[in-house]
Amino acid sequence: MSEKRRDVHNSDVPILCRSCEARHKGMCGVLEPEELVALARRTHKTRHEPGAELIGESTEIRSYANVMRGVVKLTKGLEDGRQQVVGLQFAPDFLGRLFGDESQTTALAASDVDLCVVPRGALEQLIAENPALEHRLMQQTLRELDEARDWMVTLGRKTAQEKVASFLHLIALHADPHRPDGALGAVFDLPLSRADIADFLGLTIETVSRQMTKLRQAGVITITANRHVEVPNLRRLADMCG
Amino acid sequence: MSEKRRDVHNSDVPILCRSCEARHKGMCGVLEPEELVALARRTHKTRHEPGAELIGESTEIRSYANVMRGVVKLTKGLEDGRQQVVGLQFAPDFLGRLFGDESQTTALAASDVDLCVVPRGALEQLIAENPALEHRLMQQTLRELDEARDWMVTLGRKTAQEKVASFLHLIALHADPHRPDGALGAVFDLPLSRADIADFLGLTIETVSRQMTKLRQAGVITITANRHVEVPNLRRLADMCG
DNA sequence: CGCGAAATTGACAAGGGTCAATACCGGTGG
DNA sequence: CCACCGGTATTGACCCTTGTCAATTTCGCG
Repeated sequence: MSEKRRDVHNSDVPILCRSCEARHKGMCGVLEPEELVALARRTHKTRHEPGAELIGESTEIRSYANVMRGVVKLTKGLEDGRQQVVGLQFAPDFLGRLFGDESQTTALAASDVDLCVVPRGALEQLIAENPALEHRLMQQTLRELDEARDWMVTLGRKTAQEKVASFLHLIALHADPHRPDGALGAVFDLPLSRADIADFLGLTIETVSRQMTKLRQAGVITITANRHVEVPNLRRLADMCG
Repeated sequence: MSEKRRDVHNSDVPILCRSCEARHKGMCGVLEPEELVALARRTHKTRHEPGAELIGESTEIRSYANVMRGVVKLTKGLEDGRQQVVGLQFAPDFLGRLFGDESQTTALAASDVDLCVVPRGALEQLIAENPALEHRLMQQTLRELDEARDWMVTLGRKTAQEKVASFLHLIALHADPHRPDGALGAVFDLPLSRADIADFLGLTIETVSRQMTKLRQAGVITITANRHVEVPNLRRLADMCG
C-alpha cells in the first residue's frame, strides 16, 4: 500500500510524530509528509494530571487536540450539579468540536494524559486544503455517533448490573495494554474512579460498587488492588451486558 | 439520450426539488444546479405510513435518503425485546449511515413520512466529487452527535418528570408547524405514541402517562384529543427540564 | 354505535437512591 | 517498618421513584 511505502522512504516525518499513534491510526495518517511537517510546526505537546480540565463547557474553541496517551472523559453537567459522562476518548482520538463556536462538553483528563494540541486556525486551514483530512475526521465523528447511540441503549434500557458489565466490557476492549487478539480474557487498570463510572452509567457510586461486588462474587471478574481488574472470560462478561 | 441544451441559462432546478426543504436547509443546498439535476435523475420519492420500516438494523446499506416530510425514529433493540429510540429525524434531515457497511440502527416512520431516496453509489460519487457536500453532511453529523450527547444527559441523569418535560420541549421546538419566532407558547400534535415516547425516554408507558397527567394538573400543558398538546408558556416548560 | 387499540389510573413490588457507618488503599513521616 | 491520615470504596438499613400487573376509560374509526 502506498501510504506505507511513503512512510518508510521518507525521513522527513517530524521526530515527534514518528512514534505517535495518530500518525498511523489517527487523523495524521492521511497527511502527506510535507503537510505533517507544516502541521507539526504549529502543534505542541501537553501533559496533564488526572482531573485536569482540557476543554471547558461553553468555552470558546481556540484549539483542537489529539489524545496521545491516557483517557479523556467528556462530561456534561446540569445546573444543580448532576453530571453525565457522554464519552470517553482514547489515543489516538481527536478531541474538540469541529466547526463550532463553543464546546458543548467539558473534557477532563481521567488518567495521566498527553495531548498534541493544534491551533484552531491551523487545523481548519489544513482541512480546507485537504478533503481527505475532513473525510478522516468525518469517519471518527460517525464512529463517535455510533458509540453515543450504543451508550444511549445502555443508559435508557439496561439494569444496573448490565450497565456495569457493559462498562467493564468496554474498558476491557480499549484498555488492556497487551492483549493478544484471540485472548479469552483481559487484565487492565480502570482509568476511572467509582464516581466517574457512576457518572458514565447514570448510577450512584454505591450502586456501582454493589454491582462490582456481585460480579466478583459470581466469578465474572477479580478485583485486586481496587483499580486492577481481571476478566478470566470476556464471553461470560459479554453475556451479562443484556 | 438525445442532445440537451446545456447552456448557462438552462440552470433550471428540477421541479420536484423546488419546494423541497433539503434544497434550502438540507444537504442539497450546497449543490450546483447541474449537480442537482444529475442527482435528481437518480433519486425517487417514497411515501410511508406510520410504523413502516425504512432501514433495518444490521442490514446492508444500499441507499440513503432525505426526510421531506414527517418524523423518523431511529431505534436500537436488545435481544430480549427492550428498545431504545436513539434519535428523531425531521425534514430536511439526512437519513443513513455514511461510509458504513451496515446500518447500526432501525429507521421507522413515526408519522406519515415522505423520503427522497438516493442510491448509495450516486451519493458517494457526488461526495467524492464535491467536498462541499461532505462538509455539509459533516455538519449534520456533528449536530446529531451534539443532540445524542444532550440526550444522554436526559437518559442518565434526569427524573421521569424532567424527561417528559424535556421531550415535550424538544417536540415543541421541532414540530409546531407555524410558530412565530418570539412566541411564548406552542401548539402541536405529538408525532409519537406513548410507547414511542417511553422508548425514547427510557421509561414505561405508564410512567410517561402519569408524568403527562402531572404536567397537565400543574397547568404547564393542556392535552386535547390525546395527541394534541398546547404549551401556554415554553419558558415554564423549559424550567422543568432539569 | 360498537369494536379494538391506545391511554389512563390504581395497587403493589422492586430496583436503585440516600444516608450513615465501616473498611480499605496509598502516601507520609516517625 | 509501622502508624497514621485523608480520600476512596464497600457495606448496611431504609425509603422513594419507577416498574409491574391489572382494571377502566378514552380514542379512532368503521
